[in-house]
Amino acid sequence: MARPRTTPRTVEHPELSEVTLQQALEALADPVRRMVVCQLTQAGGEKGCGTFDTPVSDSTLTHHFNVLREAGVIRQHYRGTTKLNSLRTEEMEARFPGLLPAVVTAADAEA
Amino acid sequence: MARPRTTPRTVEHPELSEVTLQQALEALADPVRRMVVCQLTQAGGEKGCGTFDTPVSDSTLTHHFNVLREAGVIRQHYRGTTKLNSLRTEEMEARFPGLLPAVVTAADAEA
DNA sequence: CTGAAGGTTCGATGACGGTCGTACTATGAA
DNA sequence: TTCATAGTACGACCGTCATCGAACCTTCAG
Repeated sequence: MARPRTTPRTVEHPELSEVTLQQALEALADPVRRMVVCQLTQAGGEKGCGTFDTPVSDSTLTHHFNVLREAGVIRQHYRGTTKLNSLRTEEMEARFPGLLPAVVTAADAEA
Repeated sequence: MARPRTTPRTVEHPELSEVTLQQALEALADPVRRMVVCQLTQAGGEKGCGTFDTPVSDSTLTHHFNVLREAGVIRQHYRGTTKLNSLRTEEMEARFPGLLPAVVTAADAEA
């Protein structure tokens, strides 16, 4: 009944129609962010921020998640203290047909 | 008969197998370079360096052509004083399937 | 030979972005 | 209430890159 002491944590997501190709390509042009995308693809669903294998610090990783979210690549929401991430696969496909699959395929092939 | 006073101008091109996804994405992530790629797609063949419509200076444009060439996106060769550019479409498709078409399609759709 | 057109090279500059550590907030468990 | 966990915000640092102008090189036409 009681309102929480503070507002629940929410996350802003852009409409894919508002996202530019420039944003999408810049987002995907960073190796750490591609790691995130690939691991998310492999997971096949949601994945907590802390469960990614990357070579950077937590605060840097937060930055990368923000970039990916603002580029429309991922969706984020809280569950308790955990922040869950998932790919906006269908929306990305509608906005930039073939782009995400091409990048993920090439990235996987390289690794 | 006489040998030219100086060696003819040649241009070095990487094998696509030596090009990384990182290079390709960085090359395509710049708006001026995407203009070049799109205008080259529209031309459907070769196009002289001076015939591109971009907002930057000649020397900057030279830089962008170098980046695109080293990323395996374009091929360049001289004819007289003119340098001709063409897309390495098939090779790019073999190395990064779907990537170039996806970017060009999205770029054209945005414009 | 001379001039002009087409590109390149070089150095400087300025902006942007990835990185980190530290301090902080929010949530849930004890 | 207290503590631990998960992640964020902020500021600083630093390297990289897009950009330019000026000087230069190469080729072809007179």
